[in-house]
Amino acid sequence: MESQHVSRGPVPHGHVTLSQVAQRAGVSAQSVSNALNNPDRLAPATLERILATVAELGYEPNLSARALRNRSSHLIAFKVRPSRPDKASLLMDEFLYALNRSAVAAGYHLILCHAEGEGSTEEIKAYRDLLKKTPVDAFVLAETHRNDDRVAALRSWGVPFATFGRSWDGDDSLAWVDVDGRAGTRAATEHVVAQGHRRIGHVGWLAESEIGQERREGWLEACRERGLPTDLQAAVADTLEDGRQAAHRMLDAPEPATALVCASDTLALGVLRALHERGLRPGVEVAVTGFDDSPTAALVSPGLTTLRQPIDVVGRQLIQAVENLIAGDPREPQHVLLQPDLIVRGSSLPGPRPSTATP
Amino acid sequence: MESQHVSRGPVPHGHVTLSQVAQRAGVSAQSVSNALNNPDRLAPATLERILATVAELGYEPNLSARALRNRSSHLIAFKVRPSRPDKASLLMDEFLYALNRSAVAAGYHLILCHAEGEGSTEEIKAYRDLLKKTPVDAFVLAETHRNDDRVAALRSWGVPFATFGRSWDGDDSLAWVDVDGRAGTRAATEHVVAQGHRRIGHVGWLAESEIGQERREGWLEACRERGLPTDLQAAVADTLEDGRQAAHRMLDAPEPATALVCASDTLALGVLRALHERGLRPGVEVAVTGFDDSPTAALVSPGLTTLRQPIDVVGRQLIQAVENLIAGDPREPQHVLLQPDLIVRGSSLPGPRPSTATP
DNA sequence: CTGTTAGCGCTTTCAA
DNA sequence: TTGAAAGCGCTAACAG
Repeated sequence: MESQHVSRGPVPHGHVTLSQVAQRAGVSAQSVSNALNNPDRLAPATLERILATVAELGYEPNLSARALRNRSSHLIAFKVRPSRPDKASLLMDEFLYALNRSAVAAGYHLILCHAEGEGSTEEIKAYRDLLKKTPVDAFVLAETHRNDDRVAALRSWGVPFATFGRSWDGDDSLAWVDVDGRAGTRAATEHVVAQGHRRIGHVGWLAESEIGQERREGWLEACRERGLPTDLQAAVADTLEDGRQAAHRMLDAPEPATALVCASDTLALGVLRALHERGLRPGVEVAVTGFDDSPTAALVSPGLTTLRQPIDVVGRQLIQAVENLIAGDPREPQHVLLQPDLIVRGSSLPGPRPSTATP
Repeated sequence: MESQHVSRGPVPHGHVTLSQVAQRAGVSAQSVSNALNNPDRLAPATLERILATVAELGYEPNLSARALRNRSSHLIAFKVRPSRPDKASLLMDEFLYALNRSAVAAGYHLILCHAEGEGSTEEIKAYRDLLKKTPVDAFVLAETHRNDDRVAALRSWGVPFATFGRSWDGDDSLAWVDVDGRAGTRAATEHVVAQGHRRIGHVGWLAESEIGQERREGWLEACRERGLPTDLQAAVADTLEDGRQAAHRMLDAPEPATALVCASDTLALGVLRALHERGLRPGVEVAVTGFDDSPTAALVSPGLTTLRQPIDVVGRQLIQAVENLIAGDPREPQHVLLQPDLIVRGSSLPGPRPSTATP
């Protein structure tokens, strides 16, 4: 195979063009183009011959030329953000891999954006600059929030995009994929109830976080339904230290918590640190659960019970969503709410610590 | 600013082209192009006027057109790999951010590659397919090893590339950036020696790993120089479970280890689990050090002493290296060996546990 | 120092 | 059903 390089001098990267294929197949360039983009316009025999030649020469359409002509680069843009050192990796790693895998499977490539700092102004500027330079087919946004400027900007430019994070403004025209934090926290709460806990605290995020509120409500509902007290709760920033301090408060309460359901692995790890400082054994004296199944959760001892987001499905659905948008699918944009999986590890189990690690 | 949209109907993404700038500035398209690419060919006055117009209209050159013309896309390709769940995030997250930031600063964009599985055959195919579709300016490879097929392939295609990971074949024509694992492990060993330890084991990677060998040698040298025994060593795969088992072995030895220097955070976390199982306190009874400063290291209790790779510098240097290559810099390709920083946390300190978290 | 010409590889007209 | 012409936006090579 790959027999085209026959004494023609240094062919860079084996550049094969449409017209070379055409020449070889004895047809016009246009027919080759049609074979690839509008196969039904060709006679079956011609089509077959052209396709064979395409395969023989290993031809791949030049993206730049296509982009120039079609104003479509087959590129999907995504902004990577700095991983904060004090946080359990919010699975960006995994997410990016999943997103890219699906993008490539759909014939796209991921192009990365950069914006300094946290503000959306910088990010929007980065998007705009990129759009000026190249006709990006779609954007994928992560971590949406209420009144998200980025959503407004992209919409005003008419660029297709989908978000990892639901529309918090009740905006049905947004294509989004999200994970059900409420159901997840509820599952975690029910799990510790099943372990016999009745005094269950919640270490959650600040009230301005929509995600945090969702997760808090899952805990609230589960407790209320069972007539359990809900007075032990904290609304703090997502740092280890905040989790640690919240835990100390709830363990210093007149009627201390025996289980702490947290809004994130980071907070849960702070709780574990507090337990460590007090000489309390996770799972045995105090059950702890996190959220995200960050790599850390499986690596601490004992392992941290947490909620795993089906991140590969998220990636697939996001690509699916932008594909539909790009194709101009007239149907309502997709809204996909996925269920997280409760991963039970030692931090919430009173039983004897398993002597082998999680397989 | 941005006053160009004056009743001209729906201008998509504010498309401004070279000729529009030329028209507005009253010069030819070529002069605008020169203003941007060969400013010295223009009269200062003309240059200034053109640049002013460029700024006024917010013009950005179309990458596809440039790529088509120049065979240079201003794209740098990088393959993301799946993060393995049993590993402390190998800082890919951070690395990608750093690499992208530097790429963007240098006027490039990162485009992601995908290859299923671990084999380099798939990866090479992905590179090749990408090259057929678009004239990627350079590649960045991570995790090089001896006889790396990818290096051979890229070289045979004549594409510029740089690697995160040195040339293990003693190949001086390779541009690489790496972190000194030997010096790092040595620093960790010397640190535990300074804490009074004399019986120091090493939990390292299998012998086929060049990186692992480097790290092992740092420990070996430090011990030998001080006349300390080096009989406690393990060469295992990089998993939590392997680290755990190795730790148990070294603690079951007739003269058990009092300190364990590990080749990775993952292994160190396995060691911590073993200590946990035996009721030994990290730092107090047995000192433990890792390597990588993965997010997990700061989050476990006590914190894990480890070696931080200067990942932002790595990213910057890699981009620098490919920039030089792209520019056809005749000098020897860059070889950059960076020093990791020892981050001391509770896992190697016998002293009283600090009551507040690391700031 | 500045402008004209041509063409990178592709696909949307439109004609044959 | 197939082909010819034109042009997407840019820049290298040449004239002027």
